[in-house]
Amino acid sequence: MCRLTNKGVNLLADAFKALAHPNRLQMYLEVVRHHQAEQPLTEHSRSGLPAPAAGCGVADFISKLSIGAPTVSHHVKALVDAGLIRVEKQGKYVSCFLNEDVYRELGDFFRPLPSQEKA
Amino acid sequence: MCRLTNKGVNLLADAFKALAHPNRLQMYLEVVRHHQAEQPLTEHSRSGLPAPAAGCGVADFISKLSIGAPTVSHHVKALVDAGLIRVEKQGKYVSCFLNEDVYRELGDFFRPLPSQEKA
DNA sequence: GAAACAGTTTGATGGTTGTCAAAGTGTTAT
DNA sequence: ATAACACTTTGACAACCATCAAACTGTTTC
Repeated sequence: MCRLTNKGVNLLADAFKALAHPNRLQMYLEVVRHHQAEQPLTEHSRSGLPAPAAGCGVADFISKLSIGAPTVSHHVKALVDAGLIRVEKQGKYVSCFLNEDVYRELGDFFRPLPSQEKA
Repeated sequence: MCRLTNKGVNLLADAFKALAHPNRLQMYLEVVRHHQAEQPLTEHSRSGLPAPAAGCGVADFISKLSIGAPTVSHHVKALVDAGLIRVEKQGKYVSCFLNEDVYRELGDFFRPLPSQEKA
């Protein structure tokens, strides 16, 4: 929890703002989980189609959260703008990938307090 | 980044929402910094010394950020409601203290990825 | 007491946000 | 080439948010 410039505080606040809505947070959780598993989600695989990407498909968000495609699209854009994720387009599919750098920065923000011994 | 219940996601989103505004984030930063500076003290010093408030005064926020007292009061309430800080009233002064549990929970949320080897 | 202080509550206002429906863009399947 | 698919953009709207001014509560000091 070091000193931050005003710009740094604003950027950090923007990242938190992107995580401040349950639906966006769920999306981010999904991307992080997926990143950890390093395995494509299988939403498309049940149709026998080849898994198009190693990231999270936007379509998965639409089916898992109870919101429409336009809203999902907006939320994805918000996460991208905040630097939390990046997207890659492959054919007609869009996949979401974790931005590890920002993930680590956020982890650093909540670095252990002096009283917290390293586990 | 474990599985979370819907309620867990909502609580987490509420915490992030409280940090999603630069002014509130600055306040929280100040409380954390202050907490670290005062860390050697245990929760309640039993000495008879005056023990001036070990927390952050609300008045400090008013002078450091360029916003009025009502707005600061509102932001403090938001941080308290989100569980990020707690307040103690001492006479006519109000001091803010870090809620360590929630701080740790947020740190756990961003725990290192599998690819992040031990530092 | 009364005045001054520290902070809160209320009410109002301009701005932002989350959502959907409808229409649009580019890609794949038939 | 036509249709279906997977989004995205636009436009609209209700809900929410940050801020301030004014009025209020409780505390300390005179």
